[in-house]
Amino acid sequence: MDAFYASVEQAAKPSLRGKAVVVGGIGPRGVVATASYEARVFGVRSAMPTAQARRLCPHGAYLVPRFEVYRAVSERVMGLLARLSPLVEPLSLDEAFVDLAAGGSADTAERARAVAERLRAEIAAATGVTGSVGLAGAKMLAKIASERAKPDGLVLIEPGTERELLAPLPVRTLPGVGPATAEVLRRAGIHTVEETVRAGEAELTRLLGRAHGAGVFRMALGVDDRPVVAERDAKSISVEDTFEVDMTDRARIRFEVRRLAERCVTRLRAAGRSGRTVVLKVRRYDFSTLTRSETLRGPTDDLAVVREAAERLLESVDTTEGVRLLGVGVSSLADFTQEDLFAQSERAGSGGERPAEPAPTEEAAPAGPEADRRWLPGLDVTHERFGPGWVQGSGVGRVTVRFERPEDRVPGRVRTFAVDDPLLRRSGPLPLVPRGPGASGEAADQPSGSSEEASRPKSASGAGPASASGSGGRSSP
DNA sequence: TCTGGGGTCCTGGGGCAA
DNA sequence: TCTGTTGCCCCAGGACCC
Repeated sequence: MDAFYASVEQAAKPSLRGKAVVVGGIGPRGVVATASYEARVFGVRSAMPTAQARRLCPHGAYLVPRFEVYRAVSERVMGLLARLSPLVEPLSLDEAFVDLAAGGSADTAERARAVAERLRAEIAAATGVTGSVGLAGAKMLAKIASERAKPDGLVLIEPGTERELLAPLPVRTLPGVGPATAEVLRRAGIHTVEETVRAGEAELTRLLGRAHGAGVFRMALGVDDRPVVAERDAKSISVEDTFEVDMTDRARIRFEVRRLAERCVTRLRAAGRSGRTVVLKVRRYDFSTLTRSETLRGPTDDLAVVREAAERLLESVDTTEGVRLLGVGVSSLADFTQEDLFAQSERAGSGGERPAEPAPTEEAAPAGPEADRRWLPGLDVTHERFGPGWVQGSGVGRVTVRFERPEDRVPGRVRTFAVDDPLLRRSGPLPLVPRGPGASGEAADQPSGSSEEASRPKSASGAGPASASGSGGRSSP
């Protein structure tokens, strides 16, 4: 689902259709998660610092992500994919592999094409955003096909044409070849897939190491026998935060580590898992990143145990010059806990749960002033007099709201209020596709969760290609 | 005032036990 | 008892992906 988040925003907000829309972190250290095609014309790309995007495209609409909406649309699309085959492998909210052979509905290329076209129509009707599909005999090729299909298209790679198709493509096309590997290959005079094949497995292994070299060589040959795997257990769970200002105050850093440990354990428990290895991640002022980990005697989901381990790990890290990011994670996951009552938590010996440290006051917290947090651009609001709308911007004690609904054909009106206007409040998102009496009874676009959780959103990049799933193309009014 | 967040996988070094 | 080998586990870092 190419430009997925931006496409959903355009579907939800009529005034943004045909306009440059950038979804991502809007703070001083934010990065772009997804840019609409209109924004890409100006050079805006995923993972680019938002500040740079604003310079390239100053007139664009910059919005914070609304994950609950994207998740709801994603679930709807995944539900449609599940009808085609029992083997659906979601890669992210906006991308999945489907093994059509396992579904038995596409035994020939032509039938596969017909199935895919029907799927694309269903995705558009059910979600209001369009989808792209790549059809091929292997995951890597399906992915390449889907990228060529974007936006809003379908590409089939005929069996027998794979090598010919791959040969002239840049090595970066191959899965597993990122900037570092591409640079190693470039220095060896290897730029294309064809040159990768010519280099031979031995040379690639010498350049890239055993596993990686052999893997890249096989991909270059078009040999990709990775199966579509429906169920994948998570191997780790982690949370992290980048701070708007580097932190040096040790008490503040310790406080944030404790807070992150709490969030991590909350997610761990929600997933019904426990973990044995606690990992602390620290990114310093100079962007150098280090991790410290500690393996416990048995898996745990006990907050005190994880928090104390994270704090112990912090003791071994020098933070005097400044910290821009902290993270806490748990790996070596299990489905049971095995508490070591004597060693894991020092609570018992030290008289129970430690009293909460007072929140340090100095330095900038990740959150800014409360009012600005409430009225982040893009968020859904309702005004008692004017109805549903979304925040277009805020500042100097005022918030600007555009009142419109997804089904509107023309942009809605804009009004400005005081940030503390009692008639204005946050609200849940509206469904992208109105559900009339004839609508099927499947999962709704309307998320059930409260949007209040999104008051401190993560920015994440979901601008991935679609191998065999919906894709947010241009949404025309 | 460049560079998010949540993951996976691989490599290599060191400790340790058989 | 000492030494070398092997394999496993732990830890840290890096690359990659969406």
